[in-house]
Amino acid sequence: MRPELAASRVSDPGISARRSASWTIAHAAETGDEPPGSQSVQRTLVLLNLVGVLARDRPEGVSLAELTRVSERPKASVRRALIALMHAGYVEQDSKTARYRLGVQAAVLGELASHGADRLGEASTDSLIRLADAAGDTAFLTVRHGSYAVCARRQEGPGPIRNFALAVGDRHPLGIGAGSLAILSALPDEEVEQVIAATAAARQRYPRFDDETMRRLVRRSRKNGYALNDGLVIPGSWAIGVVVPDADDRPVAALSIASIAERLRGARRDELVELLQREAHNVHSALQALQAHRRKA
Amino acid sequence: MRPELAASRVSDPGISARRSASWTIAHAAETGDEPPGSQSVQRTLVLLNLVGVLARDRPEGVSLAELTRVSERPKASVRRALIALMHAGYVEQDSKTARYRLGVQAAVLGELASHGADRLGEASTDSLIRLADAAGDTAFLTVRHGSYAVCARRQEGPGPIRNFALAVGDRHPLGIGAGSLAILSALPDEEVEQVIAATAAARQRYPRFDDETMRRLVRRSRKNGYALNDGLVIPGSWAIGVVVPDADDRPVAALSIASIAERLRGARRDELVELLQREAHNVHSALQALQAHRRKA
DNA sequence: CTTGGTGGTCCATGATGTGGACCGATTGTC
DNA sequence: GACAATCGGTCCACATCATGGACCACCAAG
Repeated sequence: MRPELAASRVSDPGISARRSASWTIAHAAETGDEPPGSQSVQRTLVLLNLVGVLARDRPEGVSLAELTRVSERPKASVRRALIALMHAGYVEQDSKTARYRLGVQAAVLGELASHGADRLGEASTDSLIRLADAAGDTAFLTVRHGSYAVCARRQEGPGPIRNFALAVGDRHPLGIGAGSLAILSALPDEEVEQVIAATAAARQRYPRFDDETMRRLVRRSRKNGYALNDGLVIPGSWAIGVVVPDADDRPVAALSIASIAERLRGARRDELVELLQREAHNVHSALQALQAHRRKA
Repeated sequence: MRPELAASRVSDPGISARRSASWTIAHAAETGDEPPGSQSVQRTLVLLNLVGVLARDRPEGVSLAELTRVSERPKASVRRALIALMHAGYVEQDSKTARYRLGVQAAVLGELASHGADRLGEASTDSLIRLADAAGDTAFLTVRHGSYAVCARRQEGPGPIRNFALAVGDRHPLGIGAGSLAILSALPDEEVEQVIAATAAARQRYPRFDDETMRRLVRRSRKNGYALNDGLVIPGSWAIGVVVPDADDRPVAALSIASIAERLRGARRDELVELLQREAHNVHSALQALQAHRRKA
């Protein structure tokens, strides 16, 4: 934002800006922060996410008032952004209740995303269903985005216990949550430290995750070969997760199963871990196949 | 960015430039000219669509050069918008090829849209599959957005003929195409005329669709009870479509089947129309059920 | 070496987004 | 009924922000 005049006339070959993370979640985090690209757009996109997440279990939509409250922006600005989003079809407004919810383009974009680029969704669908069925609990696909992990998919299992600690669209710093931790643990030490530094501010909201705890969790996950969330985020809510490397073997996603402590112990845990690893391998293979196809195209 | 707002005492009627401009770019001409909401955001959202559509059958992504060309905007602006989109996770850039494609958030948004508000997607999945299977041709879900119709879903059938005239994300003025025409024909006369007026400019690109033709097509569709696209858009590409009313009986979507002339004649056409009407009814019922559930929530 | 194609960045300029104040409807409550 | 406290929505002076032409580095082909 500030015109850092100290412009580098000098050429700096090689490294292209290796910036990551910053992301202005609801609380307009203090994540150090780097060049946003374009401010008004940034804020509008955050708002779009917000509409999606807040309207998730509320089919009638979200009120303007609520959006202004949680986004912590002036009402006029929120309204203006919503108009733009509606005009483009990403958000629609109920003509009767005046509430806002995701629009046609949001669905279209999703369709394009799963058929197109991010084949992860397509590749993981079957795996998630198998996992949820076999485990009886809820299975998740988590995807990395910078120093954060986003829950991209959720599949309910037939079991009696439902875990609602994580839902589609939720975003936590890498390392918070089973899938998220599985991804973090698969990164090289150097990057792990970068992530820990980058998310320090954001982790204020997760009091039990200080820097040292993060490192301990990473060590444990590497030793075990899977990530365990033993209720540190929300007491009683447990989960296990394993990484899904992409075609270039970079850890970009994770599969996980969430439940309660009693259902993730001993032999059963071992079984589920094996299941997860098998499915992770399946997804990985699918991604590789796609990559190969992509090259010759 | 602290906006210190002081007193605004001075009143001086400074003429604010009333820029007309309806730059919504890229094929997708604008619906006449409404309040833009917010220009930079508008343009960025169009670009997001563009990335999705152009990368649709190109998993490796789209180049910056191509995006600047088709969007008809300065490269710097496109780049800036892309940075914002990447920053928010809606677009990602291949680290090797530097090409752009849809990112994680695009998929997440889709997930939220289909599970959340627009249950249309969810409600129509089975119907589309049944249609494509039974007909052997390609089945589509088209959704209305203002004076336009957007292809929201596409389901391939097992048949030998593939029709590629319509793909997810494509947008045409209401009345152009079978599903699109089905929606238009279900509107009251007054609205039909409004749409015809609003899309006059955009229809320049469809030379065979002058105002009078539009009215003729609407009349024919109403008489028949279904919309027929007999190759007026793309010679040889035929299709039939029927409306899907929402819970309040407003025509918001359409189901359609595309093929070639030979496969949409005589008795077969009647069969398919009946099939379509049955499935349209199914979807309609599903929407009503959801609406009921929504009310008591 | 030149030419034309990429991807990417810079920075003076003013068009553009900003947000506090304000309006009109609906609530709920004494 | 009056009142307060919401709600959704709009206005418009002000200055922050997006704008886009010019420019750089790189690569491949001629």
